[in-house]
Amino acid sequence: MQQLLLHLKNIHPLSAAATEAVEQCFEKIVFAKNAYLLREGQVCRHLYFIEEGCLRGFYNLDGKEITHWFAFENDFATSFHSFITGKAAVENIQFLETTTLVVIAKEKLDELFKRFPETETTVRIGYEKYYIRLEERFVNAQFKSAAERYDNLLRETPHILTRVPLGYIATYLGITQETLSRIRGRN
Amino acid sequence: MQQLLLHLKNIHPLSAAATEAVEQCFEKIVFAKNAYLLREGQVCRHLYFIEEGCLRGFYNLDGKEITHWFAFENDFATSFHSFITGKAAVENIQFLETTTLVVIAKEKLDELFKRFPETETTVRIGYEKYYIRLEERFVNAQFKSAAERYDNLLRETPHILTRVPLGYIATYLGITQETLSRIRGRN
DNA sequence: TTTGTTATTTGATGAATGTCAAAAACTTTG
DNA sequence: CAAAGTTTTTGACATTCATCAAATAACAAA
Repeated sequence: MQQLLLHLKNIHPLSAAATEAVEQCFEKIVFAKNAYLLREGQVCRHLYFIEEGCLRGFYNLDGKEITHWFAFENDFATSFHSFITGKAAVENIQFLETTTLVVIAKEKLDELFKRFPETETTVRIGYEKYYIRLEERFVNAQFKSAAERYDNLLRETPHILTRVPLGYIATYLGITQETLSRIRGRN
Repeated sequence: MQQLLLHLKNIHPLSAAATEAVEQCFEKIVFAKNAYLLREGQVCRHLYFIEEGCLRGFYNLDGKEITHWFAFENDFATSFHSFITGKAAVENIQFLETTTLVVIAKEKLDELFKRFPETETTVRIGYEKYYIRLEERFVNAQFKSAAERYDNLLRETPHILTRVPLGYIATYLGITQETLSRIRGRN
């Protein structure tokens, strides 16, 4: 829990009262490698913060699993569309390693926002960071070649490469495993 | 100004006091078609709300202009990365029609957040909507064919097609003008 | 170590899309 | 309306990347 609090305070100051409230709203959970945090069709009612481990979000596109995000230590994770709209998720969330997270239910989060506006500030700033990240990924996806996207991954988020099987990384980059292999060998 | 207030209240309730403060912080401006709201290299210190008209964000990639977003009536617009980080923008923002906007400076916005937490709630919820939109565009960009992306545009945002030259739409979809032309003719 | 299983690489081929050049259609202006 | 400019379409060809099939490599279990 200290890890979450530290992370939040890094984003925006948190009063003692708010800190305590946050602590009471989050709960610690541990999952095994390959377990599912969420399956498509379910509604995601929780927001997760990763203390240790990693996971991926993926969906099925004509029989193939398309991984579209990874999350690691000190990242937040959820099926965002489902979490916000309350609709069924189209994606699955699966653990790639044994993973420790802390979790808060949506209602608790909304309650926190009401009681402590500073927590909403923290989340607002958090959103800004995540939005900017997504913008970068979007521009990459739409306007860069497969090799450029790989080089970018290598430069910006090399930890992904060391902890995730190549097959997942390929779809994350929007290419096939074969193409990724060729790019890596540059042949 | 009524248009902005209505839009905000549609997102989240706004007290009379906050409404008045918002009204005092925003200012109305009008720009001519083809004028620039922002040029790359400048810092974008304002957030804009479009009352009437439309604009595009684009950047230069080896000599070509790549349009990566459009904004229309009741959309917010800014160079988000620059606005949030205070760094120089990599993009240009240009008007596609004579356009009426209302504008707020970043410091004023932050001040509003402090004085009226409800305004921050509004923005937080707004961010959620924009994030979800971007997620959809991202998945489209990375995992759908050119024709599918065009069909999607036709289905989801047909107004873009009626108000924007095809050349801009092509790069927005991440394809060349020629390919877009062929898709439209389906040959 | 052997065997089965999964992950990765390699090769041959084809489809989708880009590039460059030119033609045609449409717009604007005098 | 005609000329000039701009936007859109068409054609020929090149490139990137996907697909399918097979080979190899890495890993795990008996």
